[in-house]
Amino acid sequence: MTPIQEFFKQEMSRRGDLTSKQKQILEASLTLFAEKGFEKTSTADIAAMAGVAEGTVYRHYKTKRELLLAVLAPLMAVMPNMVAEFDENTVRKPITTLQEFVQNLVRDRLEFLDVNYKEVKVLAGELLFNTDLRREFINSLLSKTEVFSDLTKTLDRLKAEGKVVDWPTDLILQFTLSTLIGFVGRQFIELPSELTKDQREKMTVAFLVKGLTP
Amino acid sequence: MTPIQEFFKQEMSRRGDLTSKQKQILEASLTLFAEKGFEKTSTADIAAMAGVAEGTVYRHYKTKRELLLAVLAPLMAVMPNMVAEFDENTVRKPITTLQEFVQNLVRDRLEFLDVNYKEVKVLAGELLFNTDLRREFINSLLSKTEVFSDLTKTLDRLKAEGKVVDWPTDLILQFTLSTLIGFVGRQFIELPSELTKDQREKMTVAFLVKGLTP
Amino acid sequence: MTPIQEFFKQEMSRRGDLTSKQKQILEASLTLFAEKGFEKTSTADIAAMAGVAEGTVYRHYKTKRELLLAVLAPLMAVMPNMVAEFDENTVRKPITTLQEFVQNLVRDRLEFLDVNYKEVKVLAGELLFNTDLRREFINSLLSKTEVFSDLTKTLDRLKAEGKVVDWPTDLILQFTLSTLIGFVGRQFIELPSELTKDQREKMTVAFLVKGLTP
Amino acid sequence: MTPIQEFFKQEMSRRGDLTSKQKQILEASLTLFAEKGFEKTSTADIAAMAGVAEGTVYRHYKTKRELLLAVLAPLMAVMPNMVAEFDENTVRKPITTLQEFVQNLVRDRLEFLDVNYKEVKVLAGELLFNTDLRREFINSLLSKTEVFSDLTKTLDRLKAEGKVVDWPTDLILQFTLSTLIGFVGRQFIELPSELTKDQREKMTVAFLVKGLTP
DNA sequence: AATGAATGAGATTTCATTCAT
DNA sequence: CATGAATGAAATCTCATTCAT
Repeated sequence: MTPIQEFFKQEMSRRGDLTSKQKQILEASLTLFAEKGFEKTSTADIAAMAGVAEGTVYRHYKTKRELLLAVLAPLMAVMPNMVAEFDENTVRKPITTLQEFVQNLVRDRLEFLDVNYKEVKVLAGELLFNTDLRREFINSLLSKTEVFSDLTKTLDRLKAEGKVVDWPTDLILQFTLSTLIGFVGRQFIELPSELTKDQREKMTVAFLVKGLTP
Repeated sequence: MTPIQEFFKQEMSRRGDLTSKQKQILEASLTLFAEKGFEKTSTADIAAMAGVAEGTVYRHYKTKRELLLAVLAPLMAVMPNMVAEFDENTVRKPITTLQEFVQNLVRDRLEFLDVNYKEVKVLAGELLFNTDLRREFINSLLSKTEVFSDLTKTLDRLKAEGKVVDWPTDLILQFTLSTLIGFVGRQFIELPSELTKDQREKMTVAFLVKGLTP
Repeated sequence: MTPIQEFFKQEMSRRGDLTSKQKQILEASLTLFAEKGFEKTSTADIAAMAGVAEGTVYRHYKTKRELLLAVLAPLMAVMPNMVAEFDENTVRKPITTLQEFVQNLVRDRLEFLDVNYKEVKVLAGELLFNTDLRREFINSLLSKTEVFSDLTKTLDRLKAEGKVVDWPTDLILQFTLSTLIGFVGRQFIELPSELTKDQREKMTVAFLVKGLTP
Repeated sequence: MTPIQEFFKQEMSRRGDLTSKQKQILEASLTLFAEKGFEKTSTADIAAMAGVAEGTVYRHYKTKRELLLAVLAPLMAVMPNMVAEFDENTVRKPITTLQEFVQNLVRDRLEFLDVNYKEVKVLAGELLFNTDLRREFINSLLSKTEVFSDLTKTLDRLKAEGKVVDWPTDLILQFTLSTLIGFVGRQFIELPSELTKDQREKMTVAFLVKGLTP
């Protein structure tokens, strides 16, 4: 399992105390929110899919919005790490080339986005129009990406060695993330392609490596 | 005005026959949909902001959803062009370098996204969960990007001249669009930056040019 | 019409702008609140009795509680006058004896309580447990009973002439009001009596006159 | 302890068999019913304040209404006595003057109303809208006030001696009770006063004595 | 065409009561 | 006995849509 997946698993396991009904409710909520969007999902829908009475939903979550937050909580906790963390320890040898850096990053994050597809979709829909949540999200993101994050350190080292273009770290991350999101987004809208996913992944790495080489 | 802007203006001007009330209604709808999302906007909100009775809204648009489509129509008509069209005629001399190509593309598209920010936001929110609209959008997009579009032709020429990496056109467009969307998205979430917008735009062009050079 | 009734009528007529549906809704609410109490009355009950859709109720009153306040508003506005006002002008000749004073007061107020029985009952039930409303009520009451009210002046004159016991005005009013409320309350609980209402009214006046004579 | 207090204590002590949990439940119910009213108090509130599971409440009382009745039972049993009983034995010498009569009555009943303030408030709220309970209450009241009650006998004696006005007993009691209730009600609504409670009590006695003297 | 009051279907939420543990 | 999760019926409230004026 990749590092980010690992983080997420831990975050989810903090829910170890959830009863089985609660898990069913969260599961159904996630699925329906991802499918139809939060607003168009009724609590009746959720209760039905969870195999639970509607009152039971409200016993566990005071409001529908609270249920949404419960669904998003683990993701909200982990997403900033997606941008900031880059644990070199999980790689056998230290990162010495941009190629290695990008390759590890892409593989790790892509798998995460792929596996947690539903959560990400729900979060995206929410961030689009919910100003408060967006602000909160950005703040936690900023606090994580600060100077001393692993990723910043690795990038700074590579910059110092002339192996990465000397642009601000946040811009480099912006380019990287955009490209990753584009990759996943493309799958989402189910555009056909003459290439396999693996081939596209390789080209994506190549694109990023070239684009970020000085 | 950039070519895409030009298209959009024409598209909008087809509304020339709209009464002023209709324009007010569309304007209010757009603003509110962009602000709170389609589902959370009530027709009462719209009528109030448009300074019109609720019944009047329904006189012009049979349902709320129809109003949404009316708001999105010009964008839906134009967006595929954003991906496919690349009018070399608007440039003094024909495109001979990747640098020129990317620079024109970026300038044109960025300004469009910037100016039509609200429409794009509403469309994004809608595409996220509305499968039908998404399918329709993708289809019109595919039909436009096909072999004979201006952009495809230009890219093919550059590829043939060894000035662009030999990847499928759709992948090149994916990388380009992702990067542009990342640029605009960054403004949307209002992340602070030590660079000016102009500087970021230059680096974005540089990133794309390097990334797409063979 | 007695003075207090007159006030109330005026207060109600400020509602002249109410549509007929609104009046039906208020009427039904008042009746049901008085019959079963506010909490036990459902908005479905109200809509049914008013011959109106449930949504219509909410079109006019944002919440059920707001409807209650609308029902109580004219009474809340008028009640303090019940305690404070004593318009000698409505009596042919000026009040010169305690007997006259009490008699006028009793007749006036009893009729009001009798006619506006439902409103008073609803208000009583609300004041019992609604601390906020109670405080508001008391404040408006205090502000009205202050030194310069007609009633205070009349009482002070009678005190100065040795025609009324020299107790604080508020205590005299307390005794009077209690006795009146007891009179009405007795009717409310439908206790049988060997006397006619007229006889009881006379004795009530006699009791007050004696009790308040120095 | 005054006679009425004594009665009440005995009535309460019939609950001697109650487990401590039951007592907690009754206690919490009483407090909450008095504070927010019966309808606005949820069984969850009660369970929480009693420090007991919600199921436990229902183990002891089949329905919420039964719980209300349990709370009111001792008061319902005693209230008629408040109106009817007047135990001369608790006074050293027999009552010979109206002054003595009223003074004893006032002191006794006022303290009771004061101490059992919560119960009375809950009962009042209930009698206001619950027709059945009201009827039951009145019936038990009538059956007690009948010809041979202590109070009736004492009053008849005083009337015969020309020491009390010759009005029907029930009217005399009405005036007395109203005045007492007004006294307590005034404390309830927390009207400020320039007099001490003792002074007001004295004036209340004086008012009643004068009002009831032939 | 325009209005805005009225509608009713459906959404969210509450809560007395039951029941398996 | 005690618990507290689960229930479901009913309450409050929202809102897209209709319609008489």
